[in-house]
Amino acid sequence: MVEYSFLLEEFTRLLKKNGLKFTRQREAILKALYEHDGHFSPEEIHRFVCESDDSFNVGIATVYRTLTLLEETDLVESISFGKDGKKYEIGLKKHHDHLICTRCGTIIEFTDEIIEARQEAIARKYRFKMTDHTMKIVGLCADCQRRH
Amino acid sequence: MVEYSFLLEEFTRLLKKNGLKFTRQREAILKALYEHDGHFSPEEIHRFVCESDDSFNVGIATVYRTLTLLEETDLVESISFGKDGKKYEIGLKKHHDHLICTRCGTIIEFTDEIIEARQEAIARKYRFKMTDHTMKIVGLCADCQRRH
DNA sequence: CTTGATGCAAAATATTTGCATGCTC
DNA sequence: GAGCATGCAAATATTTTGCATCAAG
Repeated sequence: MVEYSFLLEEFTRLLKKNGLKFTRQREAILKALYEHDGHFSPEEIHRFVCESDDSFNVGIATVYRTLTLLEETDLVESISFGKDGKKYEIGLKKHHDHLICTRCGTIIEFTDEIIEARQEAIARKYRFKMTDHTMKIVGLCADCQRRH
Repeated sequence: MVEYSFLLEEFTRLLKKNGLKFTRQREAILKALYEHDGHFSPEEIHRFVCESDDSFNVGIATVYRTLTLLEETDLVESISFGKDGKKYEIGLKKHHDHLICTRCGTIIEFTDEIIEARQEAIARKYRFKMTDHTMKIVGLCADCQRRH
């Protein structure tokens, strides 16, 4: 995982490049995602930010706007599955895919070199300029199989 | 692609098995998905059904309920990407993954044996009982790269 | 007939937008 | 100071639910 300082630098660089402003709110949202390991809804992220500092009120609209912004710049990625809506996580991790348990919702991250290579080959075949790729394997995790 | 009659048979079998009823609405929704090749929002599917027969009014709530039902039985699958919400398509196709263009929204389906095999190996490794898996490669399609 | 299914409308959620005001740069 | 960003509340959009009624089995 990258250092927070690097992430922050990258963020300010991107903002500057696009004539956008660096604000306390934007930083807080990025930081909340950095500090919490996992996948969260806009609502949850909003709560993180508000809880981290009672005197600091961030509007939910700002969270949505900022997540959209962060996703566009790939600093943050989203995943969605089943009934649950979109969930966000910090990008710039080593690329990884997800195993998702349909019963308990556990998400396990993994990477596989062979799959990565095949994905690139497929994008080439269809003349796609690949900007991202995701893979989800859904099923029952070991625990839930046992408990069942 | 499977025959519609097979799909229908499978559907009635599953309904019976679970003590559920076969209704005109449920059939119409399944049929709409069979007849339209692609990925559609609940709203779009609702429109398909209503347009197919003016005198036949199906509530949007029924569409949501039926899609949930169909997805649970794997007769229908969903995919979601970017700003757009969940989109549904007929399941029971040969399994396939998706290439999605971020500019024009085009979705191309593909399959890759190597990836399929790796997915199974990974599920085994983490002791997951895999029930489904999906892969999305997102980027710019050939046309949009040119137009850009 | 019994029980699940439907349509409708209302409720609950989720997301976006307009606008006056506040903050970066 | 100029102009983007914010919070708020209102407007939309999306999805779920309660309930009287309908219809499949």
